Amino acid sequence: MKLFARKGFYHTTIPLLAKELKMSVGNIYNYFPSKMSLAKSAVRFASGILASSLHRINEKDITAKEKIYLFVQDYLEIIQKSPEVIEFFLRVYLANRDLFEEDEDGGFRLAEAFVQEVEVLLQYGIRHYEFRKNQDFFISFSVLTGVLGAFTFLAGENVLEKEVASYSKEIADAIYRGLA
Amino acid sequence: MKLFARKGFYHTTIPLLAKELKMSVGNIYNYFPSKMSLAKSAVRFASGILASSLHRINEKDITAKEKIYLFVQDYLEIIQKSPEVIEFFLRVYLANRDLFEEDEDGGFRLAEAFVQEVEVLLQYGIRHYEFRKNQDFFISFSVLTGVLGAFTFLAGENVLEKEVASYSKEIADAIYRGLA
Amino acid sequence: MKLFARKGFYHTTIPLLAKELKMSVGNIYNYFPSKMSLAKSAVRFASGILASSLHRINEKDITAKEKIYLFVQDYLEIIQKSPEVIEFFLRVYLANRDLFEEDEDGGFRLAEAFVQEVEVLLQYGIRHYEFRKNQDFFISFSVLTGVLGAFTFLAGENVLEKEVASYSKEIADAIYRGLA
Amino acid sequence: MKLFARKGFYHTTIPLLAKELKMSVGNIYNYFPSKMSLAKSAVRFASGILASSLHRINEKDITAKEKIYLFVQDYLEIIQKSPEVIEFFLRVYLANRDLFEEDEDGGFRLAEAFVQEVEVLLQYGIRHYEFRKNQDFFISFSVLTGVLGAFTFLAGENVLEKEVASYSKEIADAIYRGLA
DNA sequence: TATGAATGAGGCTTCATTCAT
DNA sequence: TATGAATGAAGCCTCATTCAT
Repeated sequence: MKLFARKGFYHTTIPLLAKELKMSVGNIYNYFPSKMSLAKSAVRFASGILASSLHRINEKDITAKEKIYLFVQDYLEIIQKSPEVIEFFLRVYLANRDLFEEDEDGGFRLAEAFVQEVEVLLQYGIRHYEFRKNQDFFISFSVLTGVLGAFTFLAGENVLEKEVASYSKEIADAIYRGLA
Repeated sequence: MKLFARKGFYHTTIPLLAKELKMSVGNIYNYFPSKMSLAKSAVRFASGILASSLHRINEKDITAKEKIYLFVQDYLEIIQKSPEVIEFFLRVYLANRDLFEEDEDGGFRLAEAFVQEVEVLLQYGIRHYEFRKNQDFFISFSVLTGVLGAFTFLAGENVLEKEVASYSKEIADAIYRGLA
Repeated sequence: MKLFARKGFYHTTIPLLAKELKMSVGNIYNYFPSKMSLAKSAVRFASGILASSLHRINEKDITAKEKIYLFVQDYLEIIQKSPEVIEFFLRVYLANRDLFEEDEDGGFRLAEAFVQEVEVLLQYGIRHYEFRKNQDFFISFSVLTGVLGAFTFLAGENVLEKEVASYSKEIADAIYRGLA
Repeated sequence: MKLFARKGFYHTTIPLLAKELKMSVGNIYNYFPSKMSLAKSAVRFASGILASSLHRINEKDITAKEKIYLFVQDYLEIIQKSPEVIEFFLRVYLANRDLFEEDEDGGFRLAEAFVQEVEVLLQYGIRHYEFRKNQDFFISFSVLTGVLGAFTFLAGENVLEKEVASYSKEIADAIYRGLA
């Protein structure tokens, strides 16, 4: 994921990957039938990290607002500790949706688990009268993921002036206002 | 931009481009010295469209809130009429920042005009007591561009249930709350 | 010839030639049916310069030794004043004989005039008991043209310490000893 | 070297080379990073052959005249047995010096070893009062290499009437007289 | 006679994938 | 299960040549 995140899908060659993994080129093919399937595995892994973070939070018995705060915190921690996970996701998966186009309908098969947890969170907030009832799901979804995504992008561009984690409360606030 | 937006930078081959443009491969090179320079021209063009839309709006003597509404409207219109412009921008430029890495400091040289107009808008809103004073610039920036970006992505995925333009007011509302 | 001499046959493109000649690309083709034919014309011209210099000298009623001296003098003058003529000849014609391969037998069709004048000079020297009688023609030919050719090459490499023309007497001496 | 010698640098394509080598195109690039580097390797090899022949001769305790004879003999043998080595050198390296232009000063980096051995030979001859003391180095160099070069050229043109090796004594004689 | 935009074949190089060991 | 040399399709780019004006 580090390589993919840094160099993009096409500039990450199998020989490079092999070197970084201290494996031979051929041996990679003993584990993944193709470069694409390797990338898909990584997408599943990355989206799984986000999904399970949000899943744990969704299970807690706290307000939706607090859930937003916890998730933003988790997310920024990931950005700080393993930026490759998120950057890989943004850069390889989202920016190349067509390559990853799954056989079936227009869903996000590979990121499905995460999308579902977001749905759970949003509905929870609505049910508890914290998020506005009538806001379209896609807009709420865009608020939550868009703000985090754009911020991740800025972090990757190294233009932030403070430490990533320190923006946590303010970001959560802004997202919350966008949903409430 | 249509091809780039649909297939990404690497899958958009020069022969393909040539066919679409009804030009010969060689003749493309009479206008652009390389595939990259062609893409850069397109980035400049796309970012120019957004910048000039926002610029026109920034010049008006209306509230910041109204400016947000107008810009979201413009933006969605672009998404609807020429989705390639925005998708190209997201998919080719933002997702491959390293390829476009400009010689100079970490700025977005190619998209600078747009970024500057966003700054103008945000400061205007703060000066007029419509946007919250203390919110970090990068967060406000993420709110404005992130929500629109994520929504664009959803539109591109064809998962929206209504016509793109019809989301205009609601999106502008959400962004406004994120800034106010 | 300047361009050909400096950049070789392949790196001398027609557009480049057109620019240097202040002509349009198309117009060059009004005078020469192909790049090759243009180069052949230049070869004929260059070899003609050498041939006519030697021809004039051959007509004089002086010793073979003096003829050698005069020719070396002429030759070095050409190298100094229009190095492109000789360098073009060496670099484009001799180094690409196959490209210039003429339809007929293995002769130097394009450089024939010059080769013939050399023959005249050598036979004159033998007839006048100045050059050794039994030395193979090809060896004498190699002495005369080889020494000048190698020297031209060194001149082109800019390794000489004195002005080209100043080597005249010494070179003629060496060639003469090689023939005598 | 055979292909390069026969067709020149530009007409020797990688696919052609691959076929001749019974290798795939791609595999050539496992051994040489570029066509140029492959050619440079060959230049080093070819110049090494000449250099080591002359080096062995230079180490012998014989007269300079005998050294000339031995070297001419060696040289003609190479021309006869592996004409590609010398023709490659003349045709690809010398005729395209600019392509091979090395980073450093105007030296013949790739052919340095050979040039140095020539210097050793010439100085030896001068020290032993066999070669004339005051003849400029560049002229002596031109005599030695020029005569051999021109003769090689003639051999390549297939105009010689006798077997190459049979010219050995006569060529050495002529060179010797040019130096003495 | 002059122009130069347009054409397209062909060359160098990359890299996912295979396979003999 | 591991290795890495070998394969060859495919992409970017160049440039001799054409032709409508």
